[in-house]
Amino acid sequence: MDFIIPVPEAFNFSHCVSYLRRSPKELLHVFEGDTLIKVIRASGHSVLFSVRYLTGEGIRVDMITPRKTALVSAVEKYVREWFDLDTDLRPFFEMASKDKLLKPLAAQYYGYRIVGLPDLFESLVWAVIGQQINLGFAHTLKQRFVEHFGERLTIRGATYYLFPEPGVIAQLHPEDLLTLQFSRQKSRYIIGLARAFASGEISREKLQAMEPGERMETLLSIKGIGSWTANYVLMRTFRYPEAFPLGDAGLNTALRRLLKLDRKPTSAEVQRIFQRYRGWEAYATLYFWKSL
DNA sequence: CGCCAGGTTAGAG
DNA sequence: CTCTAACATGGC
Repeated sequence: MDFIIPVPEAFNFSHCVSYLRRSPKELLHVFEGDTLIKVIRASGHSVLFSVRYLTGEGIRVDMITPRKTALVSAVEKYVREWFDLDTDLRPFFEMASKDKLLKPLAAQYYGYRIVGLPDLFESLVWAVIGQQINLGFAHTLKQRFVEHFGERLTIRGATYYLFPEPGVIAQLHPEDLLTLQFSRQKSRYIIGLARAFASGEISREKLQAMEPGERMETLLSIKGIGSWTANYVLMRTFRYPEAFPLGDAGLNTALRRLLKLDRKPTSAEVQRIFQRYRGWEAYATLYFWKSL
């Protein structure tokens, strides 16, 4: 059972996939050659599917198991969000082609899009894990977290993981995560997040229904979620093109190199540069990250 | 050993 | 409101 999702203008599957290949520690999807395989939860099922790119046609999705027609729309919706298929990036590239800093990046990585994180709990936890540590270590922590607490499926001899459920993490004590080398602070934040999701206090659906201002306020009211994390999540989960993780270490490093500074740029300098990307800050950030 | 890494918080001024 | 120490640990 398979179907094809047409892709929009200014879309490059390979560039998006290279992002998904950036860590060998990633357990939440698997590559078999050029085919990408993943499990998601939909309507109470663990749904295993694969995607690959067919030149001139689009993204081909194969339902592996269960092969139920009723689950097709959930998988299609997931893939659309995952690969950012519903954003018209033509205005961004038009703007980037006239910008000294972005032009070479936009040309080299044309069609690269923000790989989404449709699951809000996963998105928040991943952002918290990534706070203040290098990305390699962040991937190590996530790997341990998923291995220890995520649901595991074995199909035809291969193992696939789901991101841990809030209900499972909500029952942990900080010590359980300290053992995995999470800091006490991260442990508290993550368990707190899990409890808020498990109790229903926070959910993607609730935040989705809010006005942008209230959504931002709600995110910032959560312990462990500051401005950087809130913007990261608005970028990857809620797809705000104007989300802007100001202060991001990677963005600072990228700008430092591109501007040939002998120090990291100040927050004021970054803000001044980004004035010209107004409305597209998330994508400008994405391309600066890509330059690393 | 020192400093930085996809920061946030609580407390002081 | 702004500034700062503390938080923990890997990697260079």
